[in-house]
Amino acid sequence: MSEQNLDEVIYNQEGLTEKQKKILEAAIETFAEKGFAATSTSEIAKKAGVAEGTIFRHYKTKKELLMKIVSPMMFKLIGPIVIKDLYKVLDQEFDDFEEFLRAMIDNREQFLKNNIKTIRILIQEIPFQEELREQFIEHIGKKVYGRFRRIVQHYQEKEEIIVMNPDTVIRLIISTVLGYFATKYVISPREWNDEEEIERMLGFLKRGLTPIKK
Amino acid sequence: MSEQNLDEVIYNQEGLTEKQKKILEAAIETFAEKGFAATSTSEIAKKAGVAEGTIFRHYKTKKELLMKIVSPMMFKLIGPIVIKDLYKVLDQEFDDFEEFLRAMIDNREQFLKNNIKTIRILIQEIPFQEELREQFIEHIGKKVYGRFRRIVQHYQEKEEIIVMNPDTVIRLIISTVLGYFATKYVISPREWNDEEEIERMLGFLKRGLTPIKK
Amino acid sequence: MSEQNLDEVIYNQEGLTEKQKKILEAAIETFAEKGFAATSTSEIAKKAGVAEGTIFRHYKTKKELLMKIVSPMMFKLIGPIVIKDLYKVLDQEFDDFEEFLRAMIDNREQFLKNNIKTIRILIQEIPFQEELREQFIEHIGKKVYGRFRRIVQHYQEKEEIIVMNPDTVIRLIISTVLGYFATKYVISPREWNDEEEIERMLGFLKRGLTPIKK
Amino acid sequence: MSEQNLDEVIYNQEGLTEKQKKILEAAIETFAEKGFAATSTSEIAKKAGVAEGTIFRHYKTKKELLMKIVSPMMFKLIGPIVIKDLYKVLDQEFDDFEEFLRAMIDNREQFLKNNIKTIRILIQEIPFQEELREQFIEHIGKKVYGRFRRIVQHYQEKEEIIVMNPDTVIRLIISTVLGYFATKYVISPREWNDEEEIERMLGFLKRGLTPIKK
DNA sequence: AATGAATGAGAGTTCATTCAT
DNA sequence: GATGAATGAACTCTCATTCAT
Repeated sequence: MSEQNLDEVIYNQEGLTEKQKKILEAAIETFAEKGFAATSTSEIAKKAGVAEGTIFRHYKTKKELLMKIVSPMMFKLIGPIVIKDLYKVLDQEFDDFEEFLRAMIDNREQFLKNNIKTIRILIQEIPFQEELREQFIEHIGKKVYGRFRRIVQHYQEKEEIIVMNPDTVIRLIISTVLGYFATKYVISPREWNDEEEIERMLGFLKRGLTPIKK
Repeated sequence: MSEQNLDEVIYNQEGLTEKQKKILEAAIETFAEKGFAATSTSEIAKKAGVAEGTIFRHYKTKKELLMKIVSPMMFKLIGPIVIKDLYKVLDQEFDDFEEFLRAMIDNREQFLKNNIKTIRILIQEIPFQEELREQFIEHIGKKVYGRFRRIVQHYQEKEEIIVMNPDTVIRLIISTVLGYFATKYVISPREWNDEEEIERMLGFLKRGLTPIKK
Repeated sequence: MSEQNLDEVIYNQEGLTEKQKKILEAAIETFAEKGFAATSTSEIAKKAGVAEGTIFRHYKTKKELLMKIVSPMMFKLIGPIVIKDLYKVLDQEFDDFEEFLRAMIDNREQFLKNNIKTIRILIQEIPFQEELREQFIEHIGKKVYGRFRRIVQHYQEKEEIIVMNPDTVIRLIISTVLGYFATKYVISPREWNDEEEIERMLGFLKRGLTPIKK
Repeated sequence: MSEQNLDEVIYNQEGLTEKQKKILEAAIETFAEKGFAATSTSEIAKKAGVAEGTIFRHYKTKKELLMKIVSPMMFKLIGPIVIKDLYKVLDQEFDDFEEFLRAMIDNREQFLKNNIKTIRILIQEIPFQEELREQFIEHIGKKVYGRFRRIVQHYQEKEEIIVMNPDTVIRLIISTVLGYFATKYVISPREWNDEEEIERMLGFLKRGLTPIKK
């Protein structure tokens, strides 16, 4: 598949011993469930089936363990959009804005489903880890934002979407899409017709962003 | 103003000693800054200028202290919408949907500005505190949602907004508004023309939710 | 009745306020149940229905409270034997040794039943409270023992009991009687015919202490 | 000697680190001296020359430490009587009841001397530790009592001791013997001729339990 | 006399981390 | 590389006691 599971990225990478993988697995599990600060290293060791000392042989501190889990996420979180899809868009690979949105949503949803625990940890810890915030601004704030803005401008020029400050457009799109993901994966309502919801959301975005006719 | 500051609700309420108020103030400050689990009671005591034992004289456990801070938020968070504005809307106090949205956004923004730290703690801890999740479902999920749905249906009947599953309509509105708040208060971009942003958001919502003409 | 209830001695004595009585009552209850060291003053206060400070208004320390409860016991524990019964015996009020034992056992059993909790506290704390041990030696070791020895010698002279070191005789009697009380009140066996047990014990003591015929 | 020192049983057993032994030694010492509730873990740590955390690495709680010290006592306390001596008695290894008593007293006295501190802790804590009481009833109340009763019946059949409810006979013997031990080891009188005291006690028991001639 | 808020020392326990094996 | 015993600082919480009211 085109989208790789981040779990692999993190703990199936080469050079990791069996124990290291177990540690990462256990840490992700527990950090996601109880939070970083409320998780003890002895708990991770027990869950991973290794001695307490073994964790510190591979990761100097508990915080380094967190960072090794969460940091690569930053790059992957928005990676594909940035790198691959930008050129697809500019090369007219997508007929229109709606098709681009559809592809992007699908692509990110795969990623999200595969890495939900790690993403949860990332979101929880961003407010408290200076280092993560810096990385976030560096990667999302600069690289992604810049390229996303070019895509929006591309469709504005094609008169498919309204001429409005691209930052605002991006915000409106992201808010709407995150709201969809949050509802689906966090609230997870009992009645949920996914296809319908996607169509409604796309309709809403399309109408909301349609250029105003003179 | 009509909107009261929740800080008052929490720690200026009658029956609290001077020390208790100091404890609450210090706890809110520190929980917001470092997170609940990473905050020690000795730190709170020091910041509040009281003995550590004093905290436990008033709050049996550290968790009870958290709950006493965060729980009333639940009720206030969406209180006004539910109680006051529902009848304003149904009594035609608002001419149209846009005016209703404008009022709601303004009202909640005041509240948010006054209680930003406590809200931050609430959001951070909801994933880890079963009790909070239950209260959230009880208060937001049931009371608020039900009434918000009636408002949406009211405007749908007046043909001001599109006929679509009200739950989806609510989600789209809330996502958009939360995105606005998050950008303004969390990301807080250097360039930000608030009036323009509100107008753009309202325009977007209006267009996105306009009934489709036959 | 001739035998007074020690509870009265302790907390119905004149000059005690209602609150003081409640404190003593609660303290006896709790010390007996959980032990002195494992009982907190706040627990006593709660059970007595008084403020924590009130305890310390009447008793400078927690230990003083213990002493005020347990110390008078020392005097009462063996009081009657010493004072009254000694002269009864020497004045031939009791026809024989068996009748004396019978009277003593009955008398002490009444006392024990009325003051079981306080006695339990006394027994528990004697190993740890120097002061109690001193009092014990002073009152039991010297006064009681001396007089008890005279009684034994009295019956030895009357050739009712064996001529043997009186200390040993006393020890054998006390061991046997305490064994009876302990079985009855601590082990409390389901099947227990009290009259029979008393007769068996008295028969055993009589036979065991009968002078050896030449 | 045949009788092993329980201290060995407790803290010389294999698999214990040097530190663990020190901890047990220090705990026994201090619990015996000040009582369980009045002993702090920091005190034990200091006396044992280990860090406080080390105690909790080996014993989850302070109470578990108590139990690990005191629980094996239950089994050893009356062990030999039950297992070995029962058959010695029934196999006529002892000529008469007096010889049996003599052997039993000697055997238990060795044990008592070797484990006096631990036994003291056991006696002190039995009233407060439900778990200990249950074990006591299970081991002493059921196993020992049953076998002791058979020994008594054995000598009753041989017409060496009086025909009387065996439970009462056992109680009279145990009371007398415990009284001897208590006087010797707890009161420890200055003048004490041990051989004489044993002979007097055995004489007393023998006479007290002699069958009544018709 | 009685209160109960306040204290700070110290309780039992947990923790991330180290290090000899 | 892996272990797990050991650490001691820090944690949450309890305690006996004080004192202003």
